[in-house]
Amino acid sequence: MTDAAATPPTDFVRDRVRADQQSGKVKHVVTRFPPEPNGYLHVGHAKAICTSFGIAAEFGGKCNLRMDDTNPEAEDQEYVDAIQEDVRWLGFQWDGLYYAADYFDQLYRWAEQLVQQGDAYVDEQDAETMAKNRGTVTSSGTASPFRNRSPADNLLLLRRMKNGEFQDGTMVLRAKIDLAHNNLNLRDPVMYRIRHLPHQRAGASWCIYPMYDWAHGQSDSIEGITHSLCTLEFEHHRPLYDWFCDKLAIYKPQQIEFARLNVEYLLTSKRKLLQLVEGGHVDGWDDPRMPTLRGMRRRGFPPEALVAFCKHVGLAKFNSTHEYALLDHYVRDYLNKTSLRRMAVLDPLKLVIENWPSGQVEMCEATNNPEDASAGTRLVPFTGELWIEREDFQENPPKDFFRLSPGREVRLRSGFFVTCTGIDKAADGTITAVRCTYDPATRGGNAPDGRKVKATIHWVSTAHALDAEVHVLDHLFTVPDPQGHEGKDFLDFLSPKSRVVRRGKLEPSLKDAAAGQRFQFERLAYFVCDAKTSTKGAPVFLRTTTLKDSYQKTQKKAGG
RNA sequence: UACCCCAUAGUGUAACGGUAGCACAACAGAUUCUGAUUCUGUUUGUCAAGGUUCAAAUCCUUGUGGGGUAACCA
Repeated sequence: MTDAAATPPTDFVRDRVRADQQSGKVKHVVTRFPPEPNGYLHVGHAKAICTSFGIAAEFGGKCNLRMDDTNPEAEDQEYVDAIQEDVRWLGFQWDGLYYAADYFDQLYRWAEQLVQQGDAYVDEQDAETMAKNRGTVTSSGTASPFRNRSPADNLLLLRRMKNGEFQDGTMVLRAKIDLAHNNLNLRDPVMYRIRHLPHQRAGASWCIYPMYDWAHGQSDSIEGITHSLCTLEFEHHRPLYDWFCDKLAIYKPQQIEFARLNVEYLLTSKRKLLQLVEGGHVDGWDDPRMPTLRGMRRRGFPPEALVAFCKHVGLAKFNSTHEYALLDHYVRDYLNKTSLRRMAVLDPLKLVIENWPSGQVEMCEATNNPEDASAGTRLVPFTGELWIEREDFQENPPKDFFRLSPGREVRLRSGFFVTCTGIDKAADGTITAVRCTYDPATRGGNAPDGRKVKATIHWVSTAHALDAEVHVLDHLFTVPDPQGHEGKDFLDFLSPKSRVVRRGKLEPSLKDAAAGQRFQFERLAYFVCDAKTSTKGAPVFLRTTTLKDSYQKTQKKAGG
């Protein structure tokens, strides 16, 4: 990961930025991240953020955060705040914080300019008629009967629109371009619509609001953006972006489009995420199974891993979908180096050590993080009755199973070697306890005679175990591409196993886990102490991602 | 059906007319007090057909396949 950070990425966008800088066309690179504050940020935004902020940083430039708040119907201050919080969490700091709404005055003056130039007109057709008259992709549109009004009439009407003399939807201001253009965006696009609605930032001063196309390029221009980076679906809007700047004769930034991020199992459609929340399929926007930045944060995803992932994913114009394994790789890579190791038993089976001195408690020293010596060690209480993982014992093991089984010796991590001497069973045949003896000479985990064991398993003293809620989280969907199936809704693929809540037996030190602290429960997975539901002394742990498990993999392949 | 964009191992992504490379995944082995990590090695690729050129993943043409576009959303 460090090498990825040290090696500047290469892609067609950076190539152009570099070329512009070298040719002298651009002196100081300025980019921007322009979210609409009508929802929470998700992984897809993470790529956009890493791209615009990353490029600005690499080229010694600046990057603004701009709220693209031109539609008061959907926007809210809550999102404005959440967006800033999420961008900061990812590790980025904007140079300027701007709002499209702050440009409304300038935008309006420019609109009057276009009207006076004869480049815009007020149209009184209703929305339905206008849509019909726009034509289709294969047929050209027909002109509005209001298209050839005089600039003077249009100007008067526009002022009256602005002054609130007309009802919502009765008229719009349109650019006068070409009703026969192949690019539908240029068939006299709407610039202003009437909405008698207060704006979360501009207050009650406006009743006409600019459309995206009429606001975005000019906002970029005002801020002196040199490279306006956006996703592929805005490609068709670039000619309009350019047209407005040209007609206004103002500075024209360069818009460059790249493919949006797609990752298996993760949805990035605001509409579908909203459906998940409103349908109660998840607990909210910050549900740890959600691909929102808040959800991922709560799940324990390190922002560094997300950034490394985005960096690796790169920029291209090809519509691709990344394997979840790649994201997982960066998450594990970071967590492996940084998270404290702890022992926790999720599916407990009792282990009784028959030759253990009754009542004795040994404090065993355990390494906190083998990848980081500065993390130090801790003491874990060892007694004659322990919890071990049910799947770490098999009465009749297959040849490739080398954990505990009758007659076999294994190491209890950081503790002692134990040898299985027998098992207790309930009437129905289920194993209720495993009996064994321990070798006192193996304290600390090594045999003085040099003998080896094939396996090391984790354990927790029954007398000291912390009983805690553990959420075993998995993909929200049963298939990697829940949205591409004919005749099926993505909700049909909701996984019933995406969250399994269980009571775990955890080593006592976990009682003091801090909210948001990340751990590796050894031999199992990475977990985070849930910042939302944990209370003092009663932590709740969420599974971020599993540890790789090559044994389980071979088992599955063998049809197990 | 019109226009725009795109096409390189399983998945992504480099190579900018001159040896097709990297990451993840997969597989095999070594190491290991986590069947983790780490290390070593292996497999697999230029959508198709023509053309230009000494030389094409790269340039041109055509075809095929994929994506996008017809909100008073962004």
